[in-house]
Amino acid sequence: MDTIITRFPPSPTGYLHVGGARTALFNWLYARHTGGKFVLRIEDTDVQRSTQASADAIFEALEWLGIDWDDGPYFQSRRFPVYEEYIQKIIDSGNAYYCSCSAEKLEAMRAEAAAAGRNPKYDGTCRDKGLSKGENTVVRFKAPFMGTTVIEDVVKGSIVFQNSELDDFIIQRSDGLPIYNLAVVVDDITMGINTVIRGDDHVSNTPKQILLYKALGHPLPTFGHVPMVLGNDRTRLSKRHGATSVTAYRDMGYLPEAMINYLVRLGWSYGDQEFFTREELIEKFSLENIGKSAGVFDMEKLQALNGDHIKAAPPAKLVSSLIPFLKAEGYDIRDTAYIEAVIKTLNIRSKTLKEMAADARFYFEDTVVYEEEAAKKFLKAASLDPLKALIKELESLGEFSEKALEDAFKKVMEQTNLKLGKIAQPVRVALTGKTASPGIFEIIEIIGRERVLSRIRKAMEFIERRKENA
RNA sequence: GUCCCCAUCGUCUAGCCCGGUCCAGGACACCGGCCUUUCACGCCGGCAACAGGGGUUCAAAUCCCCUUGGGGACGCCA
Repeated sequence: MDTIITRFPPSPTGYLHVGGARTALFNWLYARHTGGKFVLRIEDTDVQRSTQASADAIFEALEWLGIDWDDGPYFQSRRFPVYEEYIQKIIDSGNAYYCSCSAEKLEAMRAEAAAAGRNPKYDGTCRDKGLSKGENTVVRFKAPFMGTTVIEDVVKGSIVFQNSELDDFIIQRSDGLPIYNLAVVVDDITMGINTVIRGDDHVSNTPKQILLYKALGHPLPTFGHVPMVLGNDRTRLSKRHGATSVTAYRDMGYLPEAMINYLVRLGWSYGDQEFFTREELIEKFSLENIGKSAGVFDMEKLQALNGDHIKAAPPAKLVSSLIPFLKAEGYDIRDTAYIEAVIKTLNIRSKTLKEMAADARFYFEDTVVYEEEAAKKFLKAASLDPLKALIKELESLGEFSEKALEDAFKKVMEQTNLKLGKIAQPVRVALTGKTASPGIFEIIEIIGRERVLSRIRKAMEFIERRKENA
């Protein structure tokens, strides 16, 4: 079998959105799975709307996702002579002609067709005029009137189009620039692309492209049209459904592994398996298991999966990913061993890195702000004695290990005749300001003796003050 | 409007190609319970779907047709 060569051809008119990322992923995965090649191509023939900033944003997003390319990035804007050459070939072989119909005339034709309920088609005015290149001429492809054009689609099966539905579409604009369908075919041919996996919004372009391949005498690539990604209202995903930019998810604290896992699973399946590492995805991905129906982008499931990937990642490997979020919260991020210890206590309860950083506040800020409810419930006079007893124990405790701390708490329990919960909760509030946190012993061990003692004393002062004011 | 595609729990999906093992399985979310120093994790249990109608067949989620619903494409955009 020939080497599989796939490609991802975004147009640089904005950021990389999740639908595009999924298409890129499918192509990349298929190339990696088969040991083939993955080509990146920037489709910027629309000079008006294309920007370098968008291209850079797309590269950045792909890199974050861990999608690397073997060839490119190619820019169509630097390949105009190639298109020119191929357009000439098509004209020379009698498969295309110059047309001088004005844009206004075409617009009028479309309006008329729409009013009559017909599919708008070019009427072929210039088809047999034998015009030569002129000031305002475009080049049109000579499409067949009869017969059918069939897409043998690896995900959807055979799709049949009546050629009578097609018209003489433009392949070169009056300014000499190529039209999308032409540029795509020429690029895919010259770049050796033999597998085209793309969104199914492209199926109606495909018969035109097939005709172009035939006119050029080139064998067809394998086509696979994957269903769209929809928003929660089942319409095409767009900004009004929330974040659609891949990098927005990075900034919200999602892991690239979770993102690709989620995106690939949306529209592809491997039995009942939900969690995949990057390596598993490469190993198990196949075109056959791509589904036929459109899927709704579900943030909640993405978030759950992100939680799973956070849990599965070795804490040490999460340190560098978490640091930007810690920094954003304004914490001191110099001690990576400390951060790793913090992650060990937070990873099972965080759905995103952003959430983890927010929940890590008490590890980095010595001024504890008590949540009102928490203070009301646990920082009261009855807590004074156990806290006092605990301070005594902690002051004399040799090492702050989990085991030693547990013993210290047991002693306090005996002295005060209280259950652990009665002691642990006030301490938790004293240390974190909240009633929910990682295990009390691990927190104490990480925060360290001095800071723990000072926070407990502050809590006692707080209780005294409240008593006076009461 | 024309053409094309799609149709299993609220959502992602397995099963469909090669009908019986499916009074339909998993996951997310949700609701109970267990564990427990809190929260979470984990574990156990629950809720919840074959769009509708016709065929074919001893038998249909699975095959065929129609209807309905949804999506996409109809540019000198990509």
